[in-house]
Amino acid sequence: MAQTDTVTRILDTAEVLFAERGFAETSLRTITSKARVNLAAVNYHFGSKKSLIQAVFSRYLDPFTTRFHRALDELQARYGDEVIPLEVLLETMARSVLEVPAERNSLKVFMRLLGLAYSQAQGHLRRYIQEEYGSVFARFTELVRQATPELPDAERFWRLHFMLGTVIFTLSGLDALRDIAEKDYGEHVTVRDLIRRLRPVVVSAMQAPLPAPPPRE
Amino acid sequence: MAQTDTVTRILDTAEVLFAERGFAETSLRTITSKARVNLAAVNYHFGSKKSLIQAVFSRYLDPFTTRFHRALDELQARYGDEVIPLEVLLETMARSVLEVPAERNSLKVFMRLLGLAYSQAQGHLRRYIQEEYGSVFARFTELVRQATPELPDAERFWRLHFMLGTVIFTLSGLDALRDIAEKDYGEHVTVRDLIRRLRPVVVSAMQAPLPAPPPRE
DNA sequence: TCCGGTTATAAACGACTGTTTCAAACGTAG
DNA sequence: CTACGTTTGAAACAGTCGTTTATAACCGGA
Repeated sequence: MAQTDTVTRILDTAEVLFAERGFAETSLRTITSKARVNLAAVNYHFGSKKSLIQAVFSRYLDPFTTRFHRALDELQARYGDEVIPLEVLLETMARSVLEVPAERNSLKVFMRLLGLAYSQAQGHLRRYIQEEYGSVFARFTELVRQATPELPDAERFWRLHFMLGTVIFTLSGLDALRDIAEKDYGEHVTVRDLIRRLRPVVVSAMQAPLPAPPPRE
Repeated sequence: MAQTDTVTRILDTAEVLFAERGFAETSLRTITSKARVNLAAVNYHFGSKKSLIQAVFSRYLDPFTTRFHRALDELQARYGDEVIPLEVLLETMARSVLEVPAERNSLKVFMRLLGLAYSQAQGHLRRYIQEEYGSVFARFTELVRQATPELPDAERFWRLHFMLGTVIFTLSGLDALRDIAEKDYGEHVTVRDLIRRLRPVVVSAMQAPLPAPPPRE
């Protein structure tokens, strides 16, 4: 079937180019010519550039949320009524992320896309992701809440986003950082390597002492 | 003098629009019409859009690096040959960042710009910032090295970038996050508030235990 | 007052953007 | 084999983009 081939060739090419240059900087002509596909094919199969962008995201996020939900199911079955420790939760999330590239392209592309989704103001994208995948995140944060009962709700909210920032920022800007690190420390860094380094940092950050109360004025 | 007025009006308008939408998504026509300035004025005064972007950055980064260098001078004078504690270094950097909006527009814009500089691939910007302001960062990292002698160099490098990610990511995406936080916890969050919350997190993260050695293969 | 260099303006340039059109090719069910 | 819905193809559309050009306005010094 030629149709499916065209569709996946567009998606395969688009995700790489989007990850490399961003959405606005990647034209449909660049995508279609690199994918050796007619220009009109994008609008025919996806309707618009916006929809193409969302389709690129779905192809990563759908497998991820499926896996993540399943992993949380197993975790809750295993722990029953007991509280799942924070380290286990974080570990599970990390593993779910790492498993995505098994069926999709590369973890690097996945992370770059997530980074773009946050940094690019692109209102429609944030809304789309929030609506489509907000429930997994809600489920995860609830489990984190049970694992860190000593944290005030607001504090936990912010710390989770701090850590989200750490991971997405680092992994999505990895290429640039890797160049520097390689030059200065002669060490070639893999993504798995970085995740190994991230683990203790994230755990310590989540368990940091509470901040001093705001100064009275 | 009408010239300077035009120049600053372009810069004032451009920095806000860039921070809101990104560089590619902000056209010169949008900038000039909002600034009530002729379209050709940008190319006349700045030469090109690229140069305008760099000029916007300089107007924030120049005051920041000046202040930061001066603050580090004072710190080294005060501590003499003694090692400056990590908390003090981080505190000093935070204060230098916070002081910038005193002479420029808003901290929010500053942070958004930094976030864009990282996330947008825009090769020329990263190169420009690295060349122009790399020395302050090098000075700071050397002081951090002395403050954390137990950390392997590579580990410290990565952790510093982790924390950079945390701060820039959080503060540059603040508007979106603030909306959620306000809705869920009814708490209006200021930037100073966030920095207060960030402090213990960053310190704990930098002092986290070393990661497990990479698995043998 | 007239000059000369700096700044402002309007208009146009060519290149590129996402999208649409419509005819040609295709693949399959009858 | 024919007819029909799906998919491709080349071309054009209507805009927008950054940049350039040529002309006009400005303004302090001679």
